Amino acid sequence: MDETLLDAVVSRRVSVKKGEVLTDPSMSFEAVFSVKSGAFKTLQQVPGQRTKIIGFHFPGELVGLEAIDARRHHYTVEALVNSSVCELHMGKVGELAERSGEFQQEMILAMSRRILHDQQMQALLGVQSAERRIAAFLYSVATRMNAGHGPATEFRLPMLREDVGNYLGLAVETVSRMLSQFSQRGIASLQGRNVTISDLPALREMAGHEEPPVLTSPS
Amino acid sequence: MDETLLDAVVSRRVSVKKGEVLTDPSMSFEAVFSVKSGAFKTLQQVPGQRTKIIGFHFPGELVGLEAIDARRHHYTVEALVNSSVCELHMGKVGELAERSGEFQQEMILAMSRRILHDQQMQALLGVQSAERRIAAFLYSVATRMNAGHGPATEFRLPMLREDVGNYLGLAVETVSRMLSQFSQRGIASLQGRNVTISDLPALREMAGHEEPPVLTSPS
DNA sequence: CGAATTGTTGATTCATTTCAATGTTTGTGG
DNA sequence: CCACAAACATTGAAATGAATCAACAATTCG
Repeated sequence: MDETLLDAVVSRRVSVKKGEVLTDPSMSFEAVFSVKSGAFKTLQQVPGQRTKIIGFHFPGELVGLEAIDARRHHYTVEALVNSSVCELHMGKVGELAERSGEFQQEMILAMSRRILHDQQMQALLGVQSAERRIAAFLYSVATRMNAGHGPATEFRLPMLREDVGNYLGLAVETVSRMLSQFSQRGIASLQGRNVTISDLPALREMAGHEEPPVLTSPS
Repeated sequence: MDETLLDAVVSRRVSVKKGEVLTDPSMSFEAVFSVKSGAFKTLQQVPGQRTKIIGFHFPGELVGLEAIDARRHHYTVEALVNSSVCELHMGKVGELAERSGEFQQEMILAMSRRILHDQQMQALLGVQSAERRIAAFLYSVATRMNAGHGPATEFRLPMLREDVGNYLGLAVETVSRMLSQFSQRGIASLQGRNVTISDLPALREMAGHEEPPVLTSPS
């Protein structure tokens, strides 16, 4: 879905081990990355302040789009598990205009999708209750882990509880308690980082999503 | 800043009165809008749920970028005060590739800036304390109202307290109390919607921003 | 296997929401 | 331009949800 014409400018596939950094503000900006496998987190590191997680990235998603304009990376992007990415070289300043129209169009469409996605995440973060924030987060991860095939019902959370709390603006303990509660209520069982979503409609409901159209075969 | 080559495809200037709707999901997608004056809010309206505000837009900012990919509007955008916008026609499906390289490049750069901005907003929303969320919000509005000239110290808030609370995931009363507190502490006086920021460094500090480089003239 | 990291749970404190009442602004028509 | 009503904003008191502090359990990784 994110992999049409953009693949034409892909130079090489790079593997990034858990804990390794893909970009940080001290690195020169050369390329945008397309996640092929694994998962990443984006961190905002301000000296003298607690590091803030501002996003997670799954296969099919592009990382570093915010760096194109200023041609410098604003954030640190770190692999949560062993992962791989492809580089999309952006060339020198001004060279963008010389790329093929198709390439640029693909880029614009991908960025439009990303802006939609970011706005949805803002909707998620701007919600009052911890329960809803966590439900929406779980639902979002379930969906994104499963590139395009609807929400996965069984998967492994690539990030720590602490990361989830940091991202959502909640204490780790709150995340833990809510997840336990989801287990007890039969919505999703969590054993360590292994997630099994047992009541997807309930989770979706809590997350505040509309029911997806019911695909009933005509009688 | 957002007004270089993009202005070439601007067709007409439209004025939108307070409370009027610029886009909503039932309208066909034709164009992206560049805010020229005034202010807007973006709403996510899900039937049977409280309307969620997911963003505000000020002069120089582009509205509707998330609609380019699916070629449909996902949100309702409403004017908070009497405003004006310019339309940037996006043409038919696929026509994007035929636009000039410069146009497309401008578009990509503008979208990159927007993605950076949205990520900063996510950092804002993913913060624990109400105080910090409101401080960061105020600082953001002060900056964006004053297109490019640094944060304004005197301006009129275009949105309701309720809108602020809705956006930040806080009760209206909390917003009100915090703002009163900022007044008492001599950080910013608020009389109705009129804001005067009296201690900008303190506000920036609370908002969790780094000090901007001090511009001392060489001695 | 064992140490270190990560995760859970309980008790308490504190911040924020909620409910309720009152004050203030804004916009309208006389 | 003033008076008025409606919309919006503030404040207080009580209830609640989430943070913090602290101890312990489970998982991960070398």
